[in-house]
Order: sequence, then structure tokens, then C-alpha cells
Amino acid sequence: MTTSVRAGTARDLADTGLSEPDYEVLSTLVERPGTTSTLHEQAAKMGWSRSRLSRHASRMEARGLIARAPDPADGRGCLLSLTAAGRAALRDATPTHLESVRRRFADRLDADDLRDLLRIAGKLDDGDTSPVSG
Amino acid sequence: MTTSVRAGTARDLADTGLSEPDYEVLSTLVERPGTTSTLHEQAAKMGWSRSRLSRHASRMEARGLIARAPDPADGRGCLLSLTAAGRAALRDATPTHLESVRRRFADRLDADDLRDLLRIAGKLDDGDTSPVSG
DNA sequence: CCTAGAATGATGACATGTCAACGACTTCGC
DNA sequence: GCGAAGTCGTTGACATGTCATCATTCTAGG
Repeated sequence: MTTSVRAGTARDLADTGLSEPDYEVLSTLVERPGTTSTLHEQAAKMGWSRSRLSRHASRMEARGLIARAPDPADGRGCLLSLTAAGRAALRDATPTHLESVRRRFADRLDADDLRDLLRIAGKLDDGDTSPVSG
Repeated sequence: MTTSVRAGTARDLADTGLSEPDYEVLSTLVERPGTTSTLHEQAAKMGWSRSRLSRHASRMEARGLIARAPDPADGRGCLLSLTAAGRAALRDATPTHLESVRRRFADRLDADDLRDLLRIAGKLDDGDTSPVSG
């Protein structure tokens, strides 16, 4: 079911020229002061590995959606920031995406559904990540 | 939540040397007469694209888990079949995988949870796959 | 028989993601 | 200050998946 919903929203997003990871990066970055963030912080905020974000940032940088700059406060770090093109792409995609999510997800569930879903999610996400011992 | 459960079962499976796609292919193939199937049929049965299965079959073939042979009944087709190694890998992985799924999923949900989850899944999977129009 | 069109599986070009390094840099304890 | 240890972002090597396209081969209609 997750698959079905995601496939739908991803398809809708694709029409705007952004993938879901693109959208996540842009929408998380735009919430930052100066629409700028350290790669590390950004990755942490998104729950991504630094490696993953570094790779995706490279692709998005090549497409002109974001820019990289050295972090003046930490010689190891780099700052990611939205470009004008990135801001524009996000602005174009947001209404479509929100509408898509609403139509494919939110509108289909009532309050009971959401409550049950959260309850179940809580049980499944819970606790141990250790492998099967036997 | 799906992500969390899948990550866990994938990790458990990895300990047996198989990925989740590997396991899917092997477990679907073993149900076939002669543990053999056309790539096309196999893909349809699994809900995969031919392309995807072709690619994955190549990787699994390289690892000796399955074998390809020309289809005597259709010059375009090819037959995928389990090798002894593939059968052994599946035999080794199955108990671990079932235990893993049970522990990470089934054991955590009661009858009500399952009922609710199916109800919600039904609503989300439902119907239209068309893009957002406006 | 013969040809137009459909189906099959493979593949090039990419997008996405993981993991284990690595070099550069910072920090901590002394 | 200085060296050990940790952190940062990047990268090579791969696994996985998509899409469009291709050569083959099959099939249906004449």
C-alpha cells in the first residue's frame, strides 16, 4: 500500500521536474535561515546518511537547484543553499504535491483510520533492531 | 513504518547471503513445476517489469543461484530455473526469514491491528492512478 | 506463403542508495 | 602546542530500479 501511494505521488511530482528526494531536500532546506545548511545538519534533519545526501546534492547541484559553498566556520564542512532555480522549482511543485498527497492519502482516510494507522505504526517501529538470533 | 520493518527483515536476510529481491525470486520460482519459468511469466507473477527481472536474473545467474536457458517453445523467450545452489540458499534463508517477519511484524500486531491495517490498505490502494489534474 | 504488428528479453543511459574507505580538518587531553 | 581520536564530506565499487529502444521471434490476416 505504501508502494501504491508513493508511486502515485512520485508520478505527480515527476510532472513538475522533481523527484521525491529532490522535493524532500528542497522543502527541508527552504525552512532554514538563509535557506542554507551544513550538509551534515541537513542530512540529520532528513534522516539521510551524509553519503546519500552528498550524492544527491551533487546531482541537484548539477541541475542548478542548489549550490555548495565551503563552510567558513568549519574547514571540513560545506554549506548547501537553495538557488533561485531551486526556489522556483519548489514553488512550482509544492501545490501539486500537496494536492497529490491529499488526494492519494489524506482524503482517503478518516480520523479513525489515521488513529489506527498511527497506533500500528507505533507498534511496528518499536524497539529492537537486532537480527534474528536463531 | 514500512521502512523500519523492511530494513529489519532485509538486514536479517542479508545474514543469509540473500537480498529481499533475491528471496522473492527464489521463493516464487520454487513454487513452479520443475522450479522453472519463463522470464515473462515469472515477472508477471512477481509484479515486476521484464526489465527488472532480466537485470536481477543476470546478477543472480552470475552468483549461481539460478540458470537461464533458451525456451524451446518460444525462440524469443528464456527459461529461468533454480540451481542446486539456489535451492540450498532458499532452504537456508527461509526459516530465518519467516522468523524475522514474524518477530518484526506478525507478533507485534493483534487481530484488530491486522483488520484495521487491511481496511486502510484497501482505501489507499484503491482506484485511480491518474495524475493530479490541476 | 508473407508481411505488418505485437511480444520477448537484453541493454544503454541514468537515478538512486549502501558500504567502506579516504584525506582534510577539528577537538580533546595532556 | 601537540598528537590521538573523532568528524566532515567525498568517492569507488556495487546493488537496485526505471525508461526507451533494439534485434529476434511469433502471430494474425491476407
